Amino acid sequence: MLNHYALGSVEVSLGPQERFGEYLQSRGMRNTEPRRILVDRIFSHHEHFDADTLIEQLPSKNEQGYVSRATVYRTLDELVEAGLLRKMDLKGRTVFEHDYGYPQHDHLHCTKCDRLIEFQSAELRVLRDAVASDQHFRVSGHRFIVSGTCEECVKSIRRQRRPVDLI
Amino acid sequence: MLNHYALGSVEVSLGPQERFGEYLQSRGMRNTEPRRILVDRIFSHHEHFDADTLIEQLPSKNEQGYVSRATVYRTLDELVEAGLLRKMDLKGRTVFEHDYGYPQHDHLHCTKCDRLIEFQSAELRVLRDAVASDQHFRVSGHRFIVSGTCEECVKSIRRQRRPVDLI
DNA sequence: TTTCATGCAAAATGTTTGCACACGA
DNA sequence: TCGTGTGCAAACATTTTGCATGAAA
Repeated sequence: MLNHYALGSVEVSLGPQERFGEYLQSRGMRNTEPRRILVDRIFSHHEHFDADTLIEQLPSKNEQGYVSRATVYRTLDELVEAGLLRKMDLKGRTVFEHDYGYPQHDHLHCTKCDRLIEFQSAELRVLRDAVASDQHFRVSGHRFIVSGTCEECVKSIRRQRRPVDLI
Repeated sequence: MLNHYALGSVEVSLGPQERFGEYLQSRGMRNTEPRRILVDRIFSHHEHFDADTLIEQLPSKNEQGYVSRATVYRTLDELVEAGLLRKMDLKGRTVFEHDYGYPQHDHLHCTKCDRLIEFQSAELRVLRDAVASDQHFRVSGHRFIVSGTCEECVKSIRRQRRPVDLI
């Protein structure tokens, strides 16, 4: 049985590096070494990440490929502006995820293990637009995060409890 | 014509002050002057607010009714814990809203004027639960924020443009 | 060769904490 | 009285900024 909420993918003609290059050019900004390094690193994995995690993964000061903290923050903002990344506020943490070559989606957030599960729902968009039009509100986007406990964490909680229950 | 998405209200037998008093007592915590001052202030208006705005509205140091910054933060957390307030992360800002005597609802967020419009949708909850059950995810709550431009801001943008359009 | 971007350090922001004293139960 | 709550200041975590230097176009 096919999962109704599963994610597909989106056709893109350019890689992130080229896409960002185009964006920079169109704005008269420079395609610099630090920017290329960051795009490289960011689009080599698919996980959600925050600024600090990214910085930790980069070479440290005085090493080949080092990028300063300030530049990381500045570049992340540009990547969001360029539509390559999506930024979201998750209970205190600010996390980023790929938004280029990826379909629009929403999240289930497990508050036990902090995992993010993605899903798609066309109905959600229909609902959103109905509410908005009802209020004469012009929609530019949305954020829908369902919080709770993922399957694995529910299981592991049950495992912990079982011995006690049997006593 | 009745608005399908409008908010009703919820019957509550106790006022916020009494309700928080009960909560404190049930936990062996003390019903102190600063706590009463904060509950009073917070539940005298209905706007969404952040910690800083609240602090500004309070009497300043050496004045009658002053409450320290630390106590404000500590008490806000207690009020959330007690179910009197809801806390949400809105593009960097952390805002609070009343959650006692108020129905569950979601928001349209105008990114021009920062206004929050509340709405209710039972279908959203049905959709949420369907997605979650599909992933064997145990839901504890959700956050749905639709961003865009509110009716007034759309109008004022049009007003600004009209003279130009006519030339 | 002229901007624009970077690295650095300092500053700003928002929130939390340790501790001595004050106060509610 | 006893233990919790408060105010204060310092610590903290995260992000932003000013400025001199360095590197794209």
